[in-house]
Amino acid sequence: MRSALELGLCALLVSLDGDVPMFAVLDEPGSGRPPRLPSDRLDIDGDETLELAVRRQVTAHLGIDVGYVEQLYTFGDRDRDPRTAHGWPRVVSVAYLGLVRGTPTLTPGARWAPLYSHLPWEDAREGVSVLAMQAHGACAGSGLGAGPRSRVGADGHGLEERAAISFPMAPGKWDEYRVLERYELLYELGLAAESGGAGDYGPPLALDHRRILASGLGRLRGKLRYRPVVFEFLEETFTLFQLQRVVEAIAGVRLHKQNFRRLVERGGLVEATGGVDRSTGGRPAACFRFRPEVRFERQAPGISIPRGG
Amino acid sequence: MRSALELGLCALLVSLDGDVPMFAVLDEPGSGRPPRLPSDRLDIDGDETLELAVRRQVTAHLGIDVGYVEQLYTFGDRDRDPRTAHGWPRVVSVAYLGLVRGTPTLTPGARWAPLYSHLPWEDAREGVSVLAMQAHGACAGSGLGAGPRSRVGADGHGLEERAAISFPMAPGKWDEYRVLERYELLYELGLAAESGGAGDYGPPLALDHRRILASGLGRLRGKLRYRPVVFEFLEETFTLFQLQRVVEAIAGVRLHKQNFRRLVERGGLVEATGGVDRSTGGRPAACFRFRPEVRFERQAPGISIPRGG
DNA sequence: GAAGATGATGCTCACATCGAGCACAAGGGA
DNA sequence: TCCCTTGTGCTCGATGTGAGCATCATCTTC
Repeated sequence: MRSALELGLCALLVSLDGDVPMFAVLDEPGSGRPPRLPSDRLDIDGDETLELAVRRQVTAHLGIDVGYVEQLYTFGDRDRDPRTAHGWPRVVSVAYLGLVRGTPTLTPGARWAPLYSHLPWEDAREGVSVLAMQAHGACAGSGLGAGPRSRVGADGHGLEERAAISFPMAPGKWDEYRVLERYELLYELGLAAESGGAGDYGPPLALDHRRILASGLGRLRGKLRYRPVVFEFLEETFTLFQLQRVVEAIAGVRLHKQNFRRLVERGGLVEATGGVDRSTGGRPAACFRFRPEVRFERQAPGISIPRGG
Repeated sequence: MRSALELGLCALLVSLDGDVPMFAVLDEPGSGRPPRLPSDRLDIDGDETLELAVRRQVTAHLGIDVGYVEQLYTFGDRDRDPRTAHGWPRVVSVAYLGLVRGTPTLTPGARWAPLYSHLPWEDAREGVSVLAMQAHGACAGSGLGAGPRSRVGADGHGLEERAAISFPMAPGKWDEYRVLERYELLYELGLAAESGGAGDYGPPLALDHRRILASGLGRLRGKLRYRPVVFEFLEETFTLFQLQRVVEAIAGVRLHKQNFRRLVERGGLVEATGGVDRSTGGRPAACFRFRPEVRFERQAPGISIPRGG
């Protein structure tokens, strides 16, 4: 019997509800299965490009159009779908990241889920989470350290050493970009629900979709630095503090208000509209809009992240 | 008739011959076709993961083993292989980047080709090349500027504006990371041989393989910053100037010797072996070796690139 | 053996960037 | 009015970066 191959496309759509990052999932009520990312097969004849295929599928599955889209990663492990071992075709999936403004209503069966509920250790806005501390400890205490019994990761590091980088104990050492590394470490340690973990490291998603979620969050955080992606989440005009809240939500880190302000203004990313927003509580805030021209003036028109609250 | 799908894997193997970056190509002598990157189908039953599939293929096609491997991008446009329009299966290719130390002998039919011969404008070690200047000029003079007739890229920019970022005229503004952007700009302008160009912008490769080459070079340059990938190209021990030559070769830019030295030593990336190399001509150079432990000490154990010669 | 060439190495200086904090401005509510 | 809240401007020191001068240790040449 000749095995079959299928090319899947998988969409991670991220949006923002206030300062809560969300992503679109599909439920299968009553099945007891975890939620999954919207995904479907490539239409070999119809879909001109992979990106267009994703856009088509998003419209079909969720009933919305998506603006910014970029390719994330292609997942093709033979055992990524357990059914493949039982005669199902092997599914290679190309994952895409898309950004959506606001949280528009989705087709029934689909909903926006809070992103950090599935990656709870990634939200370090109120300080590096207890979970992250536990993860560090679980590593060191797992007896899987640098000794001869230790399992060794792709880089040839012991788990304990990898934990020291991924889940640093020293305050201020938290690296918000190592999202995928952290998830994979938890997975290998058997702490993630997908790998048999009973600990409270967040509810699982179907198949390897939580890995895709981690990839996407890492990519998005990295992208902040050198592309003006934040504005995909914001309205036409906004206050600098709203902008800051969005960056903080994505980066999962608190920022220093005055420095953030300095950075954004110096970079020429935004220009004042002249209007003010009185709904802030204290002194009215000046309104700004994004300046598309920055892209021709600066090499990295993103928001490099000034640490500290 | 139901159309068929094929999953291809494509390997971009980069190595270094002295200070000349090379990559592995396969020739089809007598066919008149341009050289191509080693690529092959996924073995649906045999290949456990995509990465292992690439390793298997590299061994089969080139007769060598490869150390560092990472996924680059997945190419799936319907028209990427012109044969698809004539009944051939649609081929979606996952491209991988691999790094090889030295230039080991390859299987007959394969050879190492100088990377910059196919992307000549990317080697700015002797100053930003005349080609890059021409490219800038070709854009501005193409009548495809910001006017109503202008074609518009993915970001919504006119070609002229994109040229200003990709091929900057101001000295010191050259951004060595925008490799892919530059190639795509030349492609869209019809200057690349693949898009009908007669200008001397380097010989083409098969299909979209030059795009893959550009992706890979861009990724490699980016990776230098935050991962110690340079050492994949170096012997066990080396002098700091040899290290610098390797970084320069990849980045395509000349560096300031003393600052490079300061950076590498301060970063703790290397440690002195105590030995010296007398073959340099002048004062003997101290020999160094890579310190694998940096990965646990520094967040970004790479070589950020200090400009200027 | 001395002079000069060549490349390695150490150091300084000006300047930009960044983290952190003080102080004040401009509004609202008690 | 006082006080609380948020926005905004500015300063200061620590650190990083681009650029250049000076010296050192070897080889080559005269």
